[in-house]
Amino acid sequence: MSNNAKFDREWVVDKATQLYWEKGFHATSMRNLQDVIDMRPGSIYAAFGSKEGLFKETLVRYTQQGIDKLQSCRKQTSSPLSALKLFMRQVVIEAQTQSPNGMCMLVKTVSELTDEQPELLQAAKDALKTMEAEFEAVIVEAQTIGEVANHKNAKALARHIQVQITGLRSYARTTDGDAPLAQMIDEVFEHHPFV
Amino acid sequence: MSNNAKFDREWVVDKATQLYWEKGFHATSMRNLQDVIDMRPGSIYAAFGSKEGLFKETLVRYTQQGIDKLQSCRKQTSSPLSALKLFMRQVVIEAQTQSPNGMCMLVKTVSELTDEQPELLQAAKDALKTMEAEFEAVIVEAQTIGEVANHKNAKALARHIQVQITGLRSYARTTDGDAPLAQMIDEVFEHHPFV
DNA sequence: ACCAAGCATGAACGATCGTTCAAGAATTAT
DNA sequence: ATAATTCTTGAACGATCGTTCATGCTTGGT
Repeated sequence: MSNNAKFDREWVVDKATQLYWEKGFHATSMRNLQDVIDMRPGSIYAAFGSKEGLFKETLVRYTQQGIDKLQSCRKQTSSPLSALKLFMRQVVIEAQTQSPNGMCMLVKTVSELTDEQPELLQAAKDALKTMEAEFEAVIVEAQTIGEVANHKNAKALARHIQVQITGLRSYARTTDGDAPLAQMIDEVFEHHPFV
Repeated sequence: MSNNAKFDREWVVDKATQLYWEKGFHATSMRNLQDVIDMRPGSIYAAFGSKEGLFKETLVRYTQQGIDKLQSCRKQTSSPLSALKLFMRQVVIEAQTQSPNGMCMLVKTVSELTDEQPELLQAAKDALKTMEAEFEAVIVEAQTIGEVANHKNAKALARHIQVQITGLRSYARTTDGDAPLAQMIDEVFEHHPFV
């Protein structure tokens, strides 16, 4: 491990993700990034092209980690709905203290950016659609084992989950731990449209 | 109306609100603001102290306008729940096309800022609590006229409304008009915990 | 051992950032 | 009419922004 080995792209993107996630696109400066990923400007631009290029790569990585996390939840239980609830607990409750920012990085990005960064904005929107499709797949699974009625619209339920997660994560961030998050998550599954 | 009349503070804060709301705190530069509010730096700093000072004043104004909007909805119908639904339609659906940004400015602010702007962050959180209290007051009204059962927890219902609005506004922004927002709003009121 | 190719370096660039302040114009008080 | 006060102006400041590129080091092939 010499002083000048080729940089570890995964590690770098990971660190960049954490910083971008915490501070957002605009408030994160290239000098901030240089510090946390321990690279000089020339190397960063050779590898990622621009501040936007690096950000885009963090969005991809963040999304893949989200998918992995959901799959990990899915493998911990035979109940697809329990997996969904476990996932919600992780991103809504645990993420408040263990993540760079309690909010979903994709939602934060869609919230922050305007048409001045059209590619990044679209990339974040697409990634959110991807996550919603993952939810839908889990819900379809729940239908095949009879955990959710077959006549329910899986797409609509996935959309519902997406809205609830987004709403709850934002709410958690505004209330500094005062909200009964676990109970609020339970209520999502106790009532229509799931039962 | 001479060239040098004292500036119209309300008009100025209004314009600043629109710009901050659209672009966020960090992406809005003082020069952007100078252009839209037609004031020179010296005047702005004499009147508002700093970029943060002006932003804080826009938060206050934005919140008051939100309260006014809810009261306006309340006066258009004898049903408190219908008023709430009308308010939701306005901020979730109409705001997508008619506002500087479909998201709630307060949520956007809480999402964007970190502890580097503690006062602004807290101000936005406080304003969201204020809005939630307004929702609660409407729900209590609904209980007094028997539109909502008395044994329901008005605070919990207000919290629920807050989460739904936040989730739906974010979702609307990510989907570019593809989501059945009106139907999703209806569902909030058709199912538990309101019925 | 040497060369060629690939990679990292960091000083420097022009642009823009938030902010200040000396100076002048407009208004109010006398 | 004049003085005192209030408000506006915009050039300028140091700091920082995203980005570039000439230079030198490291690595793999022979």
